[in-house]
Amino acid sequence: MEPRSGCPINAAVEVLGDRWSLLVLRDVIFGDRRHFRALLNGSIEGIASNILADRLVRLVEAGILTRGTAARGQRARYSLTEAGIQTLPIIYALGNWGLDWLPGSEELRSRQRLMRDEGPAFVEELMDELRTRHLGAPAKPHGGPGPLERLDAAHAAGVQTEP
Amino acid sequence: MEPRSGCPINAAVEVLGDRWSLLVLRDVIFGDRRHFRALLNGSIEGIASNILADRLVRLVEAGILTRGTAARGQRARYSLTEAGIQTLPIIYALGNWGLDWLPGSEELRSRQRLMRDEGPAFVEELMDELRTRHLGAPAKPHGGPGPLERLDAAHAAGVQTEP
DNA sequence: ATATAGTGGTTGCAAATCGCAACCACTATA
DNA sequence: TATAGTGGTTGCGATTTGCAACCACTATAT
Repeated sequence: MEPRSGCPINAAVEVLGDRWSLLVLRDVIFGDRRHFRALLNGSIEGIASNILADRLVRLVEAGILTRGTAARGQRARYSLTEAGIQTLPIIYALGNWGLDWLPGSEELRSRQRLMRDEGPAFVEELMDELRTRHLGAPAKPHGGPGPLERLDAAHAAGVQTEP
Repeated sequence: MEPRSGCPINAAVEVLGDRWSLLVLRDVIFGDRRHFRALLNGSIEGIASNILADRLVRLVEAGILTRGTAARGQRARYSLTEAGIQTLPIIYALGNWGLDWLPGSEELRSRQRLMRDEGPAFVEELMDELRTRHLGAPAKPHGGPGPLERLDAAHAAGVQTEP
């Protein structure tokens, strides 16, 4: 498909601007869901299997995911590319906006609030962790739990960050 | 409509996740298009009038725009709310990603590049300018041209920022 | 007063997309 | 040999998209 215009905002909207693509990426990034069934059954919004299949094809075509077929069995494993990892600031901005201006469940809002409270460095830190998980980059040395682990801990505990 | 989940990312996607809403906002923000015809005729992607009408209704319902009817004549003037102004970081993140990972025309890419090169403070500065234009907030004192003026100048000249 | 251009849209309709439900081939395990 | 799990596909009705034409009103020019 040829783009409707040469504007980079439009180009991004043509790839990511629908009701499911960014949610699939959210689940890959924050939920570490790498397989079809994990994305299908784990989707709190209840994505349909044909829609998920279509979005996975599109995201691979767009260079956001890669589809690695494991040797034995037909289990397809999806991984983020660098382009996919760099959608995180978009998802972060969307989440912050939703947190400020739209209703939601406190349980799910806490994760976004923690992420914001950790400051912009957290996004970079999480992107680095995704690079080691999805691209096989060497893990950066750091003490204590990684960013995803901290998010999960906050979510599990329903923690609100103290001022 | 009830949301599909309580996740703030999903909530934002439900409001902004389609192929036109963010482009309308882009034209309001960067093109200062405040009227129906200006948005319709100025759209480089060629939005249809019924789609534009629908999106304007939805954006008003979502609290992103307000529809002010001028006294004489029926010219409807659309203004950003604070929630609308705060979609700028989303659009900024999308544009940066499109700039890095998708093709586009050099002419339209220059604007996004300038915006990024000015650093994160530029987004805040532009949001302040939008507050004076759309919300009637008092203008902040500053020497030299405002952010929108600088963007337009860069666009007109096809300028690339020097290192 | 009458015509012309511009405003903010609405209406019809065909094509594409969405999304529910059922189904399928294959693999791994019991 | 059955059962569960994998990664999907197929059918099909409902919804959304988007092109084109049209409409009522206002402002301006003749």
